[in-house]
Amino acid sequence: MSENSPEKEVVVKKNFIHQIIDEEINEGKNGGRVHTRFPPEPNGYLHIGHAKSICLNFGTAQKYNGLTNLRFDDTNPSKEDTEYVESIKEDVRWLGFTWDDREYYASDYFGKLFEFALKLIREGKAYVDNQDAETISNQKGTPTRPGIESPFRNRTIEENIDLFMRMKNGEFNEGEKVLRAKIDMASPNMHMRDPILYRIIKTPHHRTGDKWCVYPMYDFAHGQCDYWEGITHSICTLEFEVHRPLYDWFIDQLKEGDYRPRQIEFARLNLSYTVMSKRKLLELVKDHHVNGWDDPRMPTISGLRRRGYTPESIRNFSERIGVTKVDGIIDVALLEHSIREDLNKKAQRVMGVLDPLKVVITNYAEDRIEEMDAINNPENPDAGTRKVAFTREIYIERDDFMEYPPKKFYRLSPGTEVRLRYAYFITCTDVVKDENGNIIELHCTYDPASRGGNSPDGRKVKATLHWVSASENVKVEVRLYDRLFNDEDPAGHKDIDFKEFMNPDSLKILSGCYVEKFVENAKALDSFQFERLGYFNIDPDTRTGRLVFNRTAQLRDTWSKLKDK
RNA sequence: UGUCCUGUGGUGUAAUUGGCAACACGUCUGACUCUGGAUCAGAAGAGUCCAAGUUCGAGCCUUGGCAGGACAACCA
Repeated sequence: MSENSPEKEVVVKKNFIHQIIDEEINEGKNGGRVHTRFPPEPNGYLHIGHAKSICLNFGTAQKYNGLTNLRFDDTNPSKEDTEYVESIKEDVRWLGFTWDDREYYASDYFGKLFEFALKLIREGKAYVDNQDAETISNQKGTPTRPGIESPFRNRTIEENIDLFMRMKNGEFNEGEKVLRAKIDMASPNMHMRDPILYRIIKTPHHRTGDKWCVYPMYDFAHGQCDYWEGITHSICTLEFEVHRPLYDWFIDQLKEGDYRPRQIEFARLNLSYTVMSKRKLLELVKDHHVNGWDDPRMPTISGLRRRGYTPESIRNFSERIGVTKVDGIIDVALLEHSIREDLNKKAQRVMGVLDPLKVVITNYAEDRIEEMDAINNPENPDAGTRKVAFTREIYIERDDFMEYPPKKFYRLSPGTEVRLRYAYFITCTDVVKDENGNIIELHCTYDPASRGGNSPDGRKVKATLHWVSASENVKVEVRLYDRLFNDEDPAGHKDIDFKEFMNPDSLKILSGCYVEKFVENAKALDSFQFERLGYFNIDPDTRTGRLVFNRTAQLRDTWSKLKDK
């Protein structure tokens, strides 16, 4: 942002991680270097919670003139795929961050990790266990009861090396043998009770193919990768807090100089009226409750992008919510505020009618077409003006008219005068109904002297309505989105499935909407403000001759609040 | 009957490291306006989980409680 920019910067408050870093820099730890990493597993699409982590990791490095690596945590071939690698890279880039050539994969380190495991075996700190998963699990004890040692715990080093090599060579089946660290089966921390280091998986890996059939566990890979990459701050979410002693144990076995990476945990993002776990999002996709990972109702980055959210709005949002160790739920209203704030500054204004009601201006010539001047963006004078065609027959929004208006309604009703934005004052003279009493059209008269929207006699009107010419327009489809769930915390109910709270009206498709011709050549993802309604962008589903708009967010609407009282 | 983490307005974060609770969103007024938008001005809303203690003074320190969360995958 340039120095002379009048725009408000979101105030960056110092979070607890930055405080830790400041202290470390004072102590001269790691030479004052800051190097972070964003480490997704390529087994699904990124969501707004990941965006928080991305902004934290890349943002922290930027703040301290450090670097951030992109590292794929691909230690489990049975869950991962290159499709996800590509979508993750696209999303991180779209958010505005770059990792230059520092794109790493845990699988890059399979060789070094194997050597490290061998070293632990030689030092008597790891052993091969023949027992099956259930037996090992039973021996592990419970959080309140210590575990018992495996009968294979004290094999000789030679035997362990031999067995581990044979595991690697594919001589055993999945589940037959694992490599475990020899730490402490009585530790109060479950993760220190001889954790599994390697397991046998015979599914081909998306990068290394069938070169390997033994794969390191997360705990045995993550910290070591951090170490080898020179990461100084390994920022992860709260559930890894209890893994930290193990993270440090491995680093102790590996460490040679003074440098050491530090794991710091923060609270993951929870948003009201949505779910955030990959498992639940996957369920919504698989069971067709939504139309894919990039459904505009999804909290995925691809969904938000398609919905019309901008990278800036998501970055501002991430900054605003802060970083702490307190588990909470952020109000989606804050996310919505972030996108409105951004689009208000940037979006091209346009008039569009979603629920059209025809208005005939009886004293306006039939063949006449006038080009009215309209402002493209009142927040940005440089955006200039455009022409909007005005004709005898136009459409207005159906709920901008009421035959019997309540007290505070000051839009159109029989006998009242309103302004058509950028056009004329009109007065309603007749309400035309069908045989069932439904209003099918309105007859109005216009005041020719009010051209442009002001009357020379200084007469005031209380309302300004948006409108679209009935002949000079583009007919479009508009998709209205609402929250996916009606409950603030759909996943927070013990005995009720989160899907019970799904909002049946989260998607409404309107096919008979009219927008001024200006949008005719808009491209996918272009954003507009439909005046008085909200922000809408072009959905990628759009094909030539058939524009499809997504509603990104509604404008704040004082009338709808009054109406409900 | 364990270990670790966390408790500040409705929500999310702050509080110069002990000096009398601030900011944002939301809510409610009012002004202005050719968007009932934006903008501007203002208001309400917490006495910081509880209790005791140290201190002239505690959201920050001490002790003891209470509440919530994480941990028992050959997932990450």
